[in-house]
Amino acid sequence: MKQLKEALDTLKDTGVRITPQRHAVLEYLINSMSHPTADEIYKALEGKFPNMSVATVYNNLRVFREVGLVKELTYGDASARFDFVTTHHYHVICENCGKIVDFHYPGLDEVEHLASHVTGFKVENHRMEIYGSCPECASKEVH
Amino acid sequence: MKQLKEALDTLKDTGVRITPQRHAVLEYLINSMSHPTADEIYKALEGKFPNMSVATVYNNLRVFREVGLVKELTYGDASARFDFVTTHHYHVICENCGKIVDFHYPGLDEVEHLASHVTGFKVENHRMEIYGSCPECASKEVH
DNA sequence: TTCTTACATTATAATTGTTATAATTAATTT
DNA sequence: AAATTAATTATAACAATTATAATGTAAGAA
Repeated sequence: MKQLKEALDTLKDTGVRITPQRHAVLEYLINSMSHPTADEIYKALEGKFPNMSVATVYNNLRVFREVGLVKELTYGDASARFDFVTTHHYHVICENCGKIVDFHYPGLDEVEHLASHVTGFKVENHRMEIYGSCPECASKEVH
Repeated sequence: MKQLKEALDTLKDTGVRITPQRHAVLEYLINSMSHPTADEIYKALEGKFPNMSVATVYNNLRVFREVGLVKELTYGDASARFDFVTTHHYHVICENCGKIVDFHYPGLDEVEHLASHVTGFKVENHRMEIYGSCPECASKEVH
């Protein structure tokens, strides 16, 4: 609940209106510990907001991203997934069922420094994903 | 040239037919040191193969990916980019102009091990991208 | 070689995720 | 409350990719 309150404060501070739809999308993102797609959010809120447009979901996710509340994750060819930003973390992804698990790892700043040094880029950030099979899928695989 | 030859051998070994189109796509991927999109490849080979279909490009890129010759890179919302696999490396990407520079970093196996340990996943591989501004774009930015 | 079968390519249509547009509605400022 | 600004809706457009069906091509069997 604290997260939601803080997020709403962030919106207020940046002059973004807090509409019922935005509230609902944010709340869903925070509560669902998964990393939903825009369509999943849309479908999940269909009950509460029968008239809400998909465009609204996309629009608001973009707004949240611009404000820094939400990260857009784009894997493979499927649709983008959205992650409420808490602390910096990485994702471990099951190539079989698509499950995404958060994973913390401290020391990758060094990589940024080295990359900056080698390429001359002004490095801002990085992302990393680890791929494999989740325990459930791994146990089902043929050996 | 050696790379192309080896790639063709790989195709032969895996029973994939080497058609003129496949040869051309592979050659283009290897020679262009960039990371072209399917459409760029399509347009680049238009001269040589006026009748080639976009589907052929996509089909063959998929075949190459399945055989392990090519990696598909999917960033943001733009179109996928394709990278001929040589040695394992990471990408440094300019958020302004989209330029992609290769970058080597040895010690990220440890991350895989830790991830596996913490999440119980059977980890297969990982990817990492570093984002920032390339020297050219950085120098143009307002300070 | 010719026949047969399996695979590739082509052209086109369909699909999917996302964005743009215009009209309507709601919220904030004056 | 009136005026202004922003948000939502419904719909159309778009772009990247994939599926489909027809045609073409190559490799192995007869």
